[in-house]
Amino acid sequence: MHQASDGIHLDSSLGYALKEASSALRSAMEEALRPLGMTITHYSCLELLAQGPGMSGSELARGAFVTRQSMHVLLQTLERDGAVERPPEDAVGKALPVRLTARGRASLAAATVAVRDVERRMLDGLGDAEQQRVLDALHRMTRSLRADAPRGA
Amino acid sequence: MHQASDGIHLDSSLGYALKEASSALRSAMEEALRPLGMTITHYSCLELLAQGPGMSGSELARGAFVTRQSMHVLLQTLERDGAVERPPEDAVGKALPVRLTARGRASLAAATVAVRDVERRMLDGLGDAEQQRVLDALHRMTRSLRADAPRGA
DNA sequence: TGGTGCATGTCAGTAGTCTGACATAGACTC
DNA sequence: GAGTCTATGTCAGACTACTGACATGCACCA
Repeated sequence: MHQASDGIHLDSSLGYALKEASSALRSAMEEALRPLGMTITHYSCLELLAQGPGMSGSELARGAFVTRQSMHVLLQTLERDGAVERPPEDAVGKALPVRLTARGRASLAAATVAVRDVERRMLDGLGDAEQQRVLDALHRMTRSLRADAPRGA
Repeated sequence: MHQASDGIHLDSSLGYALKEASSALRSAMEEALRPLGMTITHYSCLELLAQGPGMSGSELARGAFVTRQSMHVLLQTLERDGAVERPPEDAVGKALPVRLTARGRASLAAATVAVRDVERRMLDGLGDAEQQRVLDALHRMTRSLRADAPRGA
């Protein structure tokens, strides 16, 4: 019913389009990562660690857009599975740096293959200049939204 | 620690920027709707019903980017609170059209005030032409991502 | 020296969403 | 007419992420 209602006014809303694209990206990534038994936050954490070794749990949480409590439980799982390690003697103040293990790097490498394909598909119809413009616009939007809401995550 | 690690390579990834902007929008909307005791999906459902009266639960789920199971439990709450109604005699096949009540419309009106402000803030630094370009780009990205993954939700 | 503020790590409880499964209604085919 | 496919509604269980709360460590300042 109401096939026409799929696109009336909402399709002209940038906020709705943003949520739509984000949802499509999330679905595609979940689908790509599921065969590997990995969630998006799981993957994001490994990717962040590859680019910034020694990041703390709170930093990883901010980078993956979850709370530090959520990242905490994820890190427990990753540590149990031997993908990351955080030796207590490395502690800097209260922060405890996290590092990838060989196993974690292998896990990330496998996931990267699947994820790269999703991102390639997403960018399929966009030229380089357009990608840059959209990137800039998204950054400005993010900054404006956070200006009035300085949340920790 | 590692303040520099906040922006190395990931800031040049459109996928990451998309997730970042979406996360910022979600946070801002949650913050705006919380005083009203309303979640984003809650609001989305009401907004969809205002624009397309008589939508089915499955249609609402697709429009709000959740599963029809999630929308089902939400509709139970909304119906219990008297925000929506779906008289069994209106059933078209198995689909059961949902409609806003006066109470639901009032609830939506209050939420709209808060949400409009968030969207205004988000678009603050973007010109009209740029908004249109970004909107088009997001739609193309969404379509490309779904091309290979025709999921129901 | 003590106090204030802020960030981090951690524990506990809650809430929203998801996957899996089943039954039903309509459309289409043979 | 029977069979198949698709869409919808619904129930049940599991999971992920969240909010709230507390303790610790460091920086700053009076």
